Amino acid sequence: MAEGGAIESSQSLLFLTDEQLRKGIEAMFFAYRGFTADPDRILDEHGYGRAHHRALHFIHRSPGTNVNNLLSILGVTKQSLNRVLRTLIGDGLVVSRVGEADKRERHLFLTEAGRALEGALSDAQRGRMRAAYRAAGPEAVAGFRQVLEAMMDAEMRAHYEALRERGG
Amino acid sequence: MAEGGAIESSQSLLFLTDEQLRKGIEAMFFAYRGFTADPDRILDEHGYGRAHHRALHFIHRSPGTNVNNLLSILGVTKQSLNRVLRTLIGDGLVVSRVGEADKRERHLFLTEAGRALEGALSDAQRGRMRAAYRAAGPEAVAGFRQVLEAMMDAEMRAHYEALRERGG
DNA sequence: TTGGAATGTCAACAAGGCTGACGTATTCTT
DNA sequence: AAGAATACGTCAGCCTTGTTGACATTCCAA
Repeated sequence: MAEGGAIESSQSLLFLTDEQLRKGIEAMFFAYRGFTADPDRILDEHGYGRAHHRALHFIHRSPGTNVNNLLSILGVTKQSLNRVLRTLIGDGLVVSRVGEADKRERHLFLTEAGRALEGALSDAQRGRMRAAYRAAGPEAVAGFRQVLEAMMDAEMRAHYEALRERGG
Repeated sequence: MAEGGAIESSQSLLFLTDEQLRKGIEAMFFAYRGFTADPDRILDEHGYGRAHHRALHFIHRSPGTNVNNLLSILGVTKQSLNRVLRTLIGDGLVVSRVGEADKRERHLFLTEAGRALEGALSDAQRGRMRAAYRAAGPEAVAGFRQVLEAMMDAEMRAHYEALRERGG
């Protein structure tokens, strides 16, 4: 706090220039397209969209999660999630079980078919990520995650961290 | 290629495990939400959406660009872009000038008002990015960009690099 | 037993993707 | 000079996925 001066401002903080920041913004934009491209192709074949992928991913990640939890992870309204969930349940990829302790809650699980599709989507997405990680190397990957984590809203970061408290 | 063996597989490649990759995937998902959150709020006040932001950003970045170029950067159809462009032109944020060399082309520029909105959106987004960069530090930022660049499709990477050939 | 929480459903709407078809300049090619 | 190709705009219609608002059901808890 009491340290930085004219030297630091003009030398070590060059990575904070507007141009550097703009570069990062554009990198996020273009990279996110690649990030979703492969699963999008698979989803398309099945007549699903990204919303279905997200639901499958987080149900796989937290089997037995209830709807409210999924809602706050995904950041959408229950009506919007419900539409997606209804098709997944109707198609036999997800099952919804009434809670034991609290019977108002519905706990969500993937079926065998659901795990199969989630696995295919996940494989495709991890393939791209693995290639990027391999190309960039372990130190770059550490930096990648540090910046992303610092970019999240506090609420999202809480979800992100909660996901790896058990089995992460 | 002829190097890696059992030792490398079990030690230096730990950052390529499925769990590490899944972590990266979730980090991208949650971080992208933070990435768009601030501009989204401003856009909302003006009755615009992300599509308008993207158009403003790339017109600002490449003043005088023609419609086809913008189309391939954004990766949408001309009908989709046209809808957005029509409102921006109608609202006086963008102007479209007939090309001099080739009169079939329209060259796109921001007006004063367009620059003002683009600047507000850009400030908001850079603010978040700056905080993340500062928190993570310059080496993390370098890694962040390496991974993102490796994640892009070749075509997107070409656009990304083309953007900084002049004035980048 | 009554209020509130969790869930689900219906209806209506908007943004922003998409395809297909067509029109109009303009430019290139033969 | 004629015809093909290009750049752009537009109309019409469709889909996904987000939104609000209203309302029913079920169940827990005070």
